[in-house]
Amino acid sequence: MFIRLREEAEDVLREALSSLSLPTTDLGIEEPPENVPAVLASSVAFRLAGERGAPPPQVASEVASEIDLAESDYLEEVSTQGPYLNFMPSEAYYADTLEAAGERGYGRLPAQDESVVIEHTSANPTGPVHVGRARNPIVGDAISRTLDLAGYDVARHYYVNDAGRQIALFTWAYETFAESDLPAPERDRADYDLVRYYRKGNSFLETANDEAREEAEAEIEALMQGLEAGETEAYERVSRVVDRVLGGMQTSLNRLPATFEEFVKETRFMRDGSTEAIVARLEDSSYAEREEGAWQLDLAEWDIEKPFVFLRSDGTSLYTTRDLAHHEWKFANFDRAITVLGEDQKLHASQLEAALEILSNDPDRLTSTFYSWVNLPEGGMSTREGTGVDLDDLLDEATARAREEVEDRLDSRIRDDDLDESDLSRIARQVGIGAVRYDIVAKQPTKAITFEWDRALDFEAQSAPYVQYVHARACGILAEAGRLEGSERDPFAALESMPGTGEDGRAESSVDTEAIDALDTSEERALLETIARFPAVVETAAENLTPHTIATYTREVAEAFNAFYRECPVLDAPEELKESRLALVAAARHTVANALWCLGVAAPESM
RNA sequence: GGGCGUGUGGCCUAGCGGAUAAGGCGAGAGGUUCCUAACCUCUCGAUCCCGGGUUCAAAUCCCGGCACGCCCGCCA
Repeated sequence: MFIRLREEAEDVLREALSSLSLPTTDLGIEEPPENVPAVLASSVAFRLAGERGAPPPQVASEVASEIDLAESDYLEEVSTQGPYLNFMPSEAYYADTLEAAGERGYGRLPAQDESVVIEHTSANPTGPVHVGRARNPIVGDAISRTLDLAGYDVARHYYVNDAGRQIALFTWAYETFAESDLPAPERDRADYDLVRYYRKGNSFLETANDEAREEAEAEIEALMQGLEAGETEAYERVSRVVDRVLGGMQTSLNRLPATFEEFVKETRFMRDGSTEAIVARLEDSSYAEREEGAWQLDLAEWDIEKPFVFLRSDGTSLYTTRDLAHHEWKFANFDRAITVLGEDQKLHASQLEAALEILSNDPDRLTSTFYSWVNLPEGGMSTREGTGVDLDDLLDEATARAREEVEDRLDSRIRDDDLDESDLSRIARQVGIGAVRYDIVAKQPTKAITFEWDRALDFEAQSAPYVQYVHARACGILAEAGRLEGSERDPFAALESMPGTGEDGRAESSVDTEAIDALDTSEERALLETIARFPAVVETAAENLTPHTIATYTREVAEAFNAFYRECPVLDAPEELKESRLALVAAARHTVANALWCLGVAAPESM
């Protein structure tokens, strides 16, 4: 609704300015501050004051009186407040918002007819996923969902490093060391089991004498040569380690949940010959040069000082070389590619982009988006060194603390809905994991996060449970009125449905969306205005790849709902008003549920 | 040393050219015979890192500092 309202405001303003022979290049459309009783405003008058030779407030009223709202459906009135033009919406705006948000799939934008592959996480399969890495799946999954809701055809890929030096080292260590030399695994799972060999291998190479180290290096080197040559035996040796560790890591990621359409292995681009072909094409390019036996690209034209080595002097390819083949493959199969990367990858990403351009690809089809680290107060996290908090531990702790909260609240609970054991587990999981995800996705990815248990697991205030609670309250009211729809009727079939939201199917609500007139309190209007903005919020978040703005929005809806909840009784209202308010509650519920869905946070029907 | 990013009340965070800088945590005071108090209301608290500049208008843009993070490998 808001998107169309904004378009109408732009149209009428542009026409008014044209008829006054004023420039229409910058309309100055903006959202006014809270205390201004308008949904949209313009500050054009400031810019035109010089040209008109009149003070801004006077220009504003001249423009305002030139504006014609006769053709406009959603604009009711234009007024001025000093230099500002303020736009008020019509009854139709509120009525159509109530109707649109009455749909379970409210917020979904028209299909874009554009396929997008989003690569995220892609952590090296060397050991359990730790919290330092957790920002990648959480942000990546939220971006995927947001793009899906915004109408794109989304595929999520995890790019598996099964060809690098670290992996060869890992495989060698796994084949070399005996279990009896290792500490007990932290969990009975493949990633926790095997990471011990990885750590052992690394520490061995750091401390071994020259002779032993050279011997080990030779074995690792031989394995890498085997992979480069596409030998099946080398591939199978590596796969034995990689597949098992990756399987364990997936178990962690699935808890978030972060799932993928495809796990794309690096070796695929060695075995099919495409990496070799890339090397040949790059060698032919005018940017290529040979330096001590290795091949590199001079990227000075792209303001990149460091030459980009794409072939080692021993003839093996590098990660980035294979990634070039990988990206050409993405371009062949999708319209656009998005990659979510840690900030340490920035240089690599710009080199990749330049090299893709040298290979005659359109670099605009690739967008890389970066996030900063999640660090511990005492420093960074590392799989190799075994420092850091495992994602599993964080999720376990989050769920346990959430469970305590639910149990503590059981006694003082007013609502008589008899939560049983399975409800307790469900709520603990939804709230605990939701809180972790929300805490991470709500922040601008450019800002570094210092991980602190108490802050990450605060269930009050600006947190997932605050928003989830609003959803549960709305569901409580709807259930009481017999209007709770079945959640399994998931409109978002493209990506998997949220865990734990499936309840028994109930009849679709039949709310009276025409009784908008009954909703005349400021709280009801403010809630509708907030709900109306949701599609615009999705659009902007998808365009800019900024899911944190959706988190900010969920808080705004939640606050507006709580104000409404406080001032406007629903079930005890007179019949006609009750119907209208039930429609509003359903609209708010869909908005909150779908916004949370974008973030990958569960929307509980009770808690 | 060079490059990229970040600096907002004691702490965390939103805002990133326009109307008195918006919330949370914290501290203090209230609110439940009434749809879930994981809630709400009120009070306290900010030279938006520092110094210049551009603009009618700067937390927001530009330049110069300072602090912190990340990168600068024939690693990924």
